[in-house]
Amino acid sequence: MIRIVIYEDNDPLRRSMQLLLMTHSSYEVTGSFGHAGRVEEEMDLLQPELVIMDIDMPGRSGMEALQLIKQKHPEILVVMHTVFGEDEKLFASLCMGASGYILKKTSPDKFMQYIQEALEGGAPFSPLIASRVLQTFRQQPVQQPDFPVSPRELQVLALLVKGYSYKLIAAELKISLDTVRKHIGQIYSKLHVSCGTEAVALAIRRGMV
Amino acid sequence: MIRIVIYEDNDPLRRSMQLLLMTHSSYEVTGSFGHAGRVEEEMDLLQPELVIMDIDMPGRSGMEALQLIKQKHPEILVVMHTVFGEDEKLFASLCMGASGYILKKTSPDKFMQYIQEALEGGAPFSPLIASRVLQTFRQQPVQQPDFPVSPRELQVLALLVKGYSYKLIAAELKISLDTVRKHIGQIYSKLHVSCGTEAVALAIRRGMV
DNA sequence: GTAGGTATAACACAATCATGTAATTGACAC
DNA sequence: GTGTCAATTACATGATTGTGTTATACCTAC
Repeated sequence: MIRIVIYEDNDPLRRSMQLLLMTHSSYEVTGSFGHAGRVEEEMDLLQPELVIMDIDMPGRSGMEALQLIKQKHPEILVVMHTVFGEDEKLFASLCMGASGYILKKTSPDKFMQYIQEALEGGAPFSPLIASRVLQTFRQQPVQQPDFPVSPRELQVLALLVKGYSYKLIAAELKISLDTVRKHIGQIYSKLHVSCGTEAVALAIRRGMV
Repeated sequence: MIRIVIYEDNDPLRRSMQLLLMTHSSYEVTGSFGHAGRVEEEMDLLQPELVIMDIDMPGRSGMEALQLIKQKHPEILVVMHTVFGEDEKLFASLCMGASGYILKKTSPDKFMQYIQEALEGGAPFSPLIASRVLQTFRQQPVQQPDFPVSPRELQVLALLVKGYSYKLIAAELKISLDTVRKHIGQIYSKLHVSCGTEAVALAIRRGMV
């Protein structure tokens, strides 16, 4: 019997998944939880082969839980389960060792197929997720801001993302503090933001840096 | 009708694929060739929605053909078809814009399913291929913060990422400005950063928000 | 019940940031 | 050669942020 544990805060959905998995004669759902607050103990105790992990849960997120599981039990397969794929969470999950990424809208038979594939050492993705992953291999044209930031501004932005203060940026680029201020002001207006944190968030999300 | 063209130098295999695809009422195999020597003219003439491309063919390889197709007709979906995925060819194909990568040992029903997925904008991989792709994401393991941020802190962090000022965060969460300061100070020390931009960059890159 | 973590709040101070205005230089285009 | 734009610098001012210290209340675990 293959031991499977489910984390999913939506009760009805969790039960349906459990029932679905139990239709397979070699699957055994040895635990299913609405939150990941005790994921470490639960892994130690239940020792599953595979975990189905919802990403968005109250309290500890599926991302954190994934990290904790992989740290202590790298052999446990973790398949992420989510409504839709936000890029950062997707790629962060993959980096953290998720074995697959299944969208919740996936049909029951494909769901079962994906679980099977994961257990066979494959890496099941919902096709839309796979497509997103593919894009990173292409030199995807990044959506540009309304007014393009100049090369120099991009340099400044990159340092800002690294957490440099204006003073440090000025030193790094060998320009005056006032020039740094000027550049950053320009960047804000071009990106339509009004503070550093917002600019940094946008820059990372658009893959500008 | 969806026009499909096949490139495959193994004659029996090519015919079986053609027969298989023709079992689907909306697929039309408008061409099938044993080599890719005239792929450009054939694309211009046949204007398929999707091409199934064997990688190893005598004369012009499937890789070259893929490149030629994507240069002139980027809208044509190309699914690579091969015996086993050599890493270089796999990643080169993905970079060149292949829409999927199917192993030849794939069963007929999964083959048809993959074609369907590709046509729907997904990116079908044989699970073993997907697993290989995954590994490239696992180069640098993401480490979690030494001390986990509390749920409340995560809330604050999320607002910070959205570019909220301390004042706005306080209003949003209905707490005092000083409490916001306190939370953010805690976040900084837990994430080992020392300013908002750095914290935001880290949070996004680690998929915390 | 005591310890530890979380959430709350206040006060104070220094550093940093955001935003004006104004001006100079060099590169490139028409 | 004139205009536009990027990059540079300066000065000024008010708002925001980062960091101390201190304190209360609540919950959980042992």
